[in-house]
Amino acid sequence: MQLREASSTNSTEAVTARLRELILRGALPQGERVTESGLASLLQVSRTPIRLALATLQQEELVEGAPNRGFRVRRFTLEDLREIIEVRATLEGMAARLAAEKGMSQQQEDTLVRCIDELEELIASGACDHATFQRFSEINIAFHATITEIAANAALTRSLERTTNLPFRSAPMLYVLPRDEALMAMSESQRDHKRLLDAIRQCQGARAEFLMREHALIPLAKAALLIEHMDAALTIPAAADGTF
Amino acid sequence: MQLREASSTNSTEAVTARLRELILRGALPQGERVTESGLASLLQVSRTPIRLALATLQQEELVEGAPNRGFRVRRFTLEDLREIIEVRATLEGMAARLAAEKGMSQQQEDTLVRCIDELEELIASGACDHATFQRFSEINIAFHATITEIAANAALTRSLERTTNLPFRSAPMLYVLPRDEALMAMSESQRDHKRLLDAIRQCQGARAEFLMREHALIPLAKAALLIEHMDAALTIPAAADGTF
DNA sequence: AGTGTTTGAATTGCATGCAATCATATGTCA
DNA sequence: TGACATATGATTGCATGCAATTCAAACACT
Repeated sequence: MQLREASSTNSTEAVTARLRELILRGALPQGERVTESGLASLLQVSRTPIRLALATLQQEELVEGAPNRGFRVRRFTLEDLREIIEVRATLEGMAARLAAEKGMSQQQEDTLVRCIDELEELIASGACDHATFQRFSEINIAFHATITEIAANAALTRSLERTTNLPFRSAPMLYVLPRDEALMAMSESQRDHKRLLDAIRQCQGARAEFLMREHALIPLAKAALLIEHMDAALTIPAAADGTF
Repeated sequence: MQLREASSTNSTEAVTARLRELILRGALPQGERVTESGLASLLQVSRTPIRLALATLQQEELVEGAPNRGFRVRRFTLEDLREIIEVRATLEGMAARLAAEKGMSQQQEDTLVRCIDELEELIASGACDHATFQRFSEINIAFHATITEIAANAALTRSLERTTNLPFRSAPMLYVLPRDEALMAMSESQRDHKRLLDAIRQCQGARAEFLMREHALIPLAKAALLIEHMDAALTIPAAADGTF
């Protein structure tokens, strides 16, 4: 899912996307100090596009910077994740409510149904490997994106996009769980999806809202595991603690 | 209310704040094309800080830019305002709920009470002039900021800040109303404030949430008036607004 | 030894030059 | 006369140089 419009030949956009990926995938350890010249030589461009990109990522809160003192990769605490997930749940709930209130086109309904069917197959297959989780995540994202589309509120869509860029989102949640719990999580998730579709079909705004809120809070319970997982991935001693 | 941390001697920050002000105050007409060199000579700096500032304002959606084709001041339609206000209402509702659920310190409660008392005086005075509206707006903002503080969710605070930067927010709403309607609006607003405080005191999360949601939707009814007012204001050739 | 000061390397912040891109106006041909 | 191609001017995008600031280590001093 592209966040911005079509990727131009533009170097700044490319650098921004590249850096975002590096951070989100954990290639740049949290808390790591990044210098303009360092990134410039890493990505083979001059400091100018780097500078622009860092300003953008600062707005996205993926890096934090102090004036005259450069930037460092943001460190997400457990509390940060909790807060972001809560905001996200509220916004997703709003999307579900709007979707129920405004109603959906036949095509949109078909899309939701298709997502649910495909998830159903996936779960029924009993598979529990990397590819399955990946696929689950993709369909899940598509389902939510469709509801957001039905909600038809551009400001809401933007706000949601802004709370989306977390390191290790969604799919990785499943990796850190034992097999049976992963299967259980997918089943519960799927049950929510069905209820959501039902609520939206019947224009039950409040029900849709609170179903979605709860649904979007699922990651909350596993946030601690995620943090551990992240820290484990960051075995490299991120230059001691805070410094600033 | 400062959006960023303390203003440094930094030129880019200054330019960003300056441009933001120009746009929010309507000195730069909506839809106006802005060139880097134009702004550079206007603000007496080189293109570099302008460039950074525009990138920031683009993230804030105050300007929109196409690659290789520069930027223009964003044009807010009635629909845009409606959508933003709805998102804002949802987020403010969340803040109120969290505030009720988490509870407030004595000092925070005192602040809320003081806001309410001061608003009460203001309304009782029956005054209906520029200064009154200004003061009303200030106290109102303080009231909401305090609730957001009580909610104690940094991600939520950030999301709210991001939906705050609208041209002509809050206070100007009152200017465009006839005297009796303005007084009525302030009274209704005040009644909501009292109920909100009561709900938060009693830890009634759901009640607080929906009271706040409705409360934050008040501007919705007047959005059309706002748009008219904005368009009217833009017939004046901008430079008149003091500044330069 | 501990604290305050100074000096220097590293880095950011800003200005400017140049190439690439886009918009507009001009010219050519059917 | 109209449509297409071309050329020119303006503007953006990027690279680089230089001044200003910061951080850290060495030094002097109490």
